[in-house]
Amino acid sequence: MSAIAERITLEDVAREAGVSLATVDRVLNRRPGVREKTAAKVQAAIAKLGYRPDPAAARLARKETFRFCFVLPTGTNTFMRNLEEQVGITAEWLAPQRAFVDILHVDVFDPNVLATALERLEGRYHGVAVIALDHPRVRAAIDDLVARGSAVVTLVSDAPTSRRLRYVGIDNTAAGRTAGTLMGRFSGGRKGPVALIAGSLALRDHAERQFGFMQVVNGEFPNLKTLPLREGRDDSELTRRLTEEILAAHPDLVGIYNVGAGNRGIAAALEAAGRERDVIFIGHDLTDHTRRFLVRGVMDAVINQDAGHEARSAARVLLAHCTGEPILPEQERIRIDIFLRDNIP
Amino acid sequence: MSAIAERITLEDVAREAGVSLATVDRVLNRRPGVREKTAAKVQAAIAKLGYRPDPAAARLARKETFRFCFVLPTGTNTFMRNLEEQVGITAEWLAPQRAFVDILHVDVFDPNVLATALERLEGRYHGVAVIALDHPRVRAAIDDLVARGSAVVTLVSDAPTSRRLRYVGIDNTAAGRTAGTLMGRFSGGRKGPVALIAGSLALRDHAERQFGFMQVVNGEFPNLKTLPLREGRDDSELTRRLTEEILAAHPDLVGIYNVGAGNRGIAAALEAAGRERDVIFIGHDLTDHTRRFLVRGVMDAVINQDAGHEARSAARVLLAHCTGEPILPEQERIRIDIFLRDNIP
DNA sequence: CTGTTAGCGCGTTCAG
DNA sequence: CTGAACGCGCTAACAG
Repeated sequence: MSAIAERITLEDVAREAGVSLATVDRVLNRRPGVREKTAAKVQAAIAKLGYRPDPAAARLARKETFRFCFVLPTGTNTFMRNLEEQVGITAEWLAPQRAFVDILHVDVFDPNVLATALERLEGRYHGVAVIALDHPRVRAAIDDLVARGSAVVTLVSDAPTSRRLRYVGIDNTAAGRTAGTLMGRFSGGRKGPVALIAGSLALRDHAERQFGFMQVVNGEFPNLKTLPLREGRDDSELTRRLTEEILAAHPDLVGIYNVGAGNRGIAAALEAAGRERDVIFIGHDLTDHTRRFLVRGVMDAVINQDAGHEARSAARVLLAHCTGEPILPEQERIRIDIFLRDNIP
Repeated sequence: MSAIAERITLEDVAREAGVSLATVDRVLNRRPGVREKTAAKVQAAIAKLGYRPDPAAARLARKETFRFCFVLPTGTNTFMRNLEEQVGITAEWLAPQRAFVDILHVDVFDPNVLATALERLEGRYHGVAVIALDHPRVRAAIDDLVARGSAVVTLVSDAPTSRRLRYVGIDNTAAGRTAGTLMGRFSGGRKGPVALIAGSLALRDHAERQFGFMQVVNGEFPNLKTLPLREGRDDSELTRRLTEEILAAHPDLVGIYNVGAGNRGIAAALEAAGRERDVIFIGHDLTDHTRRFLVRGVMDAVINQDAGHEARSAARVLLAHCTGEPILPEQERIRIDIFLRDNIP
């Protein structure tokens, strides 16, 4: 049908511009040592021929390798384990692109430990992806890394005022609002209290989710009253005890929104009390557990962020920064997934 | 930290196995002309060294180019226009991989026209992606294409009993169930009828969505009664008129589920009647229109399939088939997205 | 049946 | 400041 578009190569551009391959390469990669005039000629030739570099060839020829470090929490909740697995898969994808990743485990709940760990990374990596804590010391450590030439992306949890290249994760306020809307609409006008459990409000993502949830529920669903938030430290055992207390204190409880991890504990408490059908239970992160809870009807909705997407996106952003390639912002936007019993993947 | 994993090349494998590059290449690409015993030696070496081929180098060296054809509907509803745009973007991504795509416009509502169009493609393309119609003639045309050596994937709408390589799209029954659950839960026990509008039940995806929806609503929400389905031919003008009729006939209407396109018509009729707050409106496909309807509160939920993902996935599946590379099934699964006002991307 | 060799398009020396 | 030449890992012709 249409004529096959013959590939335009650097050589074509060089011929068109009347210069050599190396010169074209220099202007293309913004390397120094080219006169303005020749650079302009080359640019013109590139534009005229519509030259598009062949990434495959570039990767093959490139000698330089890149080193990335993913800083992940020591904790072992299911989402983080999944994320780590996805980072591993991403690493395999990166190897042919001459990029290699290390994984560093750190107690992300402690800003000093995290900051110290980041400081130790200085000068050792081209790129760092970190589950951030929004704390002055951590911010400073990120800024230092950037100042020393590392690219830094925040992953899952942001430090917005730092000099990180980009945040790879969901909009947690919107996620909280989404949970709030689902809670409100699922309640169907039923009057009563709604409980919130979070890991820790020191975590920016948890605080934002709570904020978004309250905004919607308190603003638009007057039949619901949010109970004071309890902190479950993302620990199943603790969330189970908290849930037991809440259930005992509020026989008319309409719903529970779990902002963080520890869904297993909540489910256990609900089932032990025989109120799993009665209480709307919305939480985060699709795991083997939450999947089962959805199917059994214990959970009513799960808000999810795709760990695989996040790991790949962080890697792509870092790599693109290193090679100077552009990114497709649309592809890097992490979506807020809603899963019901019916659309579990 | 860890030693950089040196890349293992074909040459390493050849040395380990005591053969030449070409021989390794032959067993790797399952080309004929190698004795069982040497093949086994090579396999052993590959396994021992953990060799992983470098796709970049392979693409660079490969002479062969591939031609794909995307068969899309002539109709111009927003989803299809978006899909076409995404196919265009995918084409740019394919060019460096030496694959080139043509787009063919066909009236997909007419099985004979579609089948004839497919028949004309025989022998001209390495791969074909088609919005299928589940009809004997279409099935036969697909099977013929496959018999003549083309790889065929069905896109968005499947022909399950054909010999297509794969279906790239969502599980429409599950999508209908998802809509049903949302409708039921959003209704909050309110008693009354629910209307269904589809493009045409001759389209397999529409029929399946309807089935899933009815399954859930009739089975689990006794407060709701589904009205007989009306066909709106995916046309806004027609769906508007149908909606007007439905609204007039059912002052106690609880909700409308639009299985196909034409959301604009329904929204217009709801707003004209001043019942947009009152009637739960759930439809498919996030577009500029439905996005606005969500924000305005006219629509309550939109079920979406990511057109960009579908286009890329179809391309990846076809290309992988041509080059003999494996695919990651997990990455090719098209998700059923739920969008509320709060999580619009 | 198996080995040798010439590129694919680009990055990267090293000479001019 | 610019150009020539080599090699990345692999495929595909051609010899043997």
